[in-house]
Amino acid sequence: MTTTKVRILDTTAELFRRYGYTGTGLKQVVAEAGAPFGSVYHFFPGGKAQLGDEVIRRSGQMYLDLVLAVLDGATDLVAGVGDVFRGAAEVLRETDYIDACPIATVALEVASSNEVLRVATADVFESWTVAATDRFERAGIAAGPARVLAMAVIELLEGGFLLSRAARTTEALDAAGSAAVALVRGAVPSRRTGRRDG
Amino acid sequence: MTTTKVRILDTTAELFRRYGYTGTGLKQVVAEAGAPFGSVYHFFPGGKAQLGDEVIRRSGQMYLDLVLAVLDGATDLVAGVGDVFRGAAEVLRETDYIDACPIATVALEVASSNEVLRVATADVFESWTVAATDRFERAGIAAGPARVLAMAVIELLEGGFLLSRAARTTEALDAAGSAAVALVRGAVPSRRTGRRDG
DNA sequence: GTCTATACTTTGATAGAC
DNA sequence: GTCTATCAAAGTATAGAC
Repeated sequence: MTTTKVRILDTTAELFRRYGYTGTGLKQVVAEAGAPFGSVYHFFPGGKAQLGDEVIRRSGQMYLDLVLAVLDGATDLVAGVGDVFRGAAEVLRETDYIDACPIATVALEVASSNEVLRVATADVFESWTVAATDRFERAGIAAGPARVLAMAVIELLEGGFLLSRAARTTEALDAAGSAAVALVRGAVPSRRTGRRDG
Repeated sequence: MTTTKVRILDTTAELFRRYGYTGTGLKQVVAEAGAPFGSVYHFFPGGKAQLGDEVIRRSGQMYLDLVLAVLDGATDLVAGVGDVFRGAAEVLRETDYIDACPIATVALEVASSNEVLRVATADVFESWTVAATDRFERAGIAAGPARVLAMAVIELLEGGFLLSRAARTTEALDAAGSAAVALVRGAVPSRRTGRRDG
């Protein structure tokens, strides 16, 4: 059974992906969630800002879990990175170019206008960076380069989402994927020699 | 002398960067531009959508000119790409993390809600891709790989802007720059042998 | 706790004086 | 062409009945 609060959170997350933070109205949220208007302020006394904060952190965690499941399900790291980008492109196509990064639109909107929400998006991106860095280190990449590589891969995914949603083609996401795979392949030490680029 | 129309365009472009499309009000535009409210509909009979369309295309062209000037001012392509990312990071820092990509926020906001503006952003990204592809081809990279590389570099820049604005640190943009330089260096044929990775 | 009605502000847009 | 007054609709938020 889904509670009213969860329904509001899920609906808001979906509307944020489509229309962003300022583009999503609370009246629209309760209408699509099938909840009375007062429920928003009952569950989120801080109003839209509190709802936004919870949605950002929740969506960020859920997306991280999803990506890590794909990554860890592959035979090796390089294949896993390729799977992530291929999967992202497939979802994007199937959802009419809506389901991309759950927080990117909001992150850009609030970066220079709402400090609380900016910190929420920064925390999410940092959690993604830390998780990816951990996977790269486990594959034998040194800590420093692993973090740089983690950021680059996340940035390629985000940039790929941006260009692909604008063009309504997955070409850009495919290009991002091949670049990400090339970067990771070049950083992972060879199984035989223990050196890079074996 | 700046005309009222140009003042409205410039002001709107700046507000778009900070607050996005839905977050920017027309009343706010005329207030900051020092123009009467009616001027908006005098110069842009199509209202906010027409103003947005012109701002997106104009900002996209101006940013392309800026980046190409940096790129073409370097001794070689690899150095030029590094300069672009370093320059972007410097501007971002100096403008309190506001002046990043002039259209990314708007592009994500309108991707699933306004078809006219989505096409405008897609046209801008395509013009950037074509221009970068041209520079990469001139450096000796084959057409196909050059376009993939062009997209990857643009995506790294966009992703770097996103993460850096959220974190208010240029670490992510620096990481994007080093990844972009690595990708381009690996694709440009060596001057001596004519082969890659010389 | 659930739900409705409403207050107040701001939005994009228009009409019309000058 | 410039500028002001105003409209209808949508925004967030609150008060209060049940």
